[in-house]
Amino acid sequence: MSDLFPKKGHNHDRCVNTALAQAEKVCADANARFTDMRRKVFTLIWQSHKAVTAYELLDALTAEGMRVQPPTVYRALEFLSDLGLVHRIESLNAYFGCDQPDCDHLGQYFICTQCGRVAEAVNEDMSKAVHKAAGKVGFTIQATSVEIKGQCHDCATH
Amino acid sequence: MSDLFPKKGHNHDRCVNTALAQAEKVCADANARFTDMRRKVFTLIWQSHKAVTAYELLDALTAEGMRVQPPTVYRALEFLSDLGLVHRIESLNAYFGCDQPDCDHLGQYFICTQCGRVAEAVNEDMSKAVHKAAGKVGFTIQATSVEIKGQCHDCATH
DNA sequence: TGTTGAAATGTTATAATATATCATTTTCTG
DNA sequence: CAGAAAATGATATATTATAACATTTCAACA
Repeated sequence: MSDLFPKKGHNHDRCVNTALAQAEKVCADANARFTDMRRKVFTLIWQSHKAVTAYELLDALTAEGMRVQPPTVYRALEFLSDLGLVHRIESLNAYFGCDQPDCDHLGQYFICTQCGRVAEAVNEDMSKAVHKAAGKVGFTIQATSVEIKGQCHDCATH
Repeated sequence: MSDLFPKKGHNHDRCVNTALAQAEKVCADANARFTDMRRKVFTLIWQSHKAVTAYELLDALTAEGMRVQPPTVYRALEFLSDLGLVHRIESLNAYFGCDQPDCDHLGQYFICTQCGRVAEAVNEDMSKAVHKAAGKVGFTIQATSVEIKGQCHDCATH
């Protein structure tokens, strides 16, 4: 069985550093400014592989002594979402960090309801099936969201 | 091209009556009470093929002179959702009536961003692809939501 | 290098969505 | 009919999100 969710005890600093490096590059390529606030929010999101809500981020920022209001957080989230650096999980009203921001294939999000972690996977077969179904009924796709809730392998076996 | 969204000018009373008959049956089979309030909310949802929010329903009930509070609407929605009579569109915080409540295959929702209508379709290929991907990574699926936004054929061609 | 205009953030207020809790009413069952 | 269970009413509040305007930052360029 292939891995999808990171192993317990993995080197998470590496995840964060990779994500930051990718984000730098994506922003540079897009001529977009990766400001302190945006970097801060991005880093907070990457503190775990779980999806976090805007108000959890707000609380985290406040806990660090920053006087931040909701719009600030939502703006950072919008910026990061627009560049594909984070994704919103509609069914959770929460956000998590994308580990393959360059990839624009139709993805799916696996959400573990037990540990809260989210993993993203590209699924060509699913993508094809969705586009085929859309084609059949003359539907022009603008955006697709596939959210799969259940138990990750770690949680199911421990 | 097959139809998915109902034609303009279709006999909508027929949609409503069919849906009501199906709902009666589903409730009876589940030994669940299709009370006046639940029927009212269900009927309101079926006033169109669009997804409607809880507060739009609340406003509609109020407009008819009923003194209804949010919990009443949310309770009716929960009841109807649990029985599969309506579905929640996570990305819209809105609900629409299911026209095939008996079917428990993994479905997908096409959401027209122009006319607001929602159509549900069963997609075996997509379902297989999702389950296959889950199996590969040892993920146990509890629930799946596939929301596809774009333009329906009517809106794209008129 | 100082000016300026656009972008980003700060600030205040409020809108929109959702649920917890307890009281009352209705319905079912014995 | 009594009592229990289910449904709804009512009140309050939690959670999520955005509108609108003020201020600050920063990069481009005269």
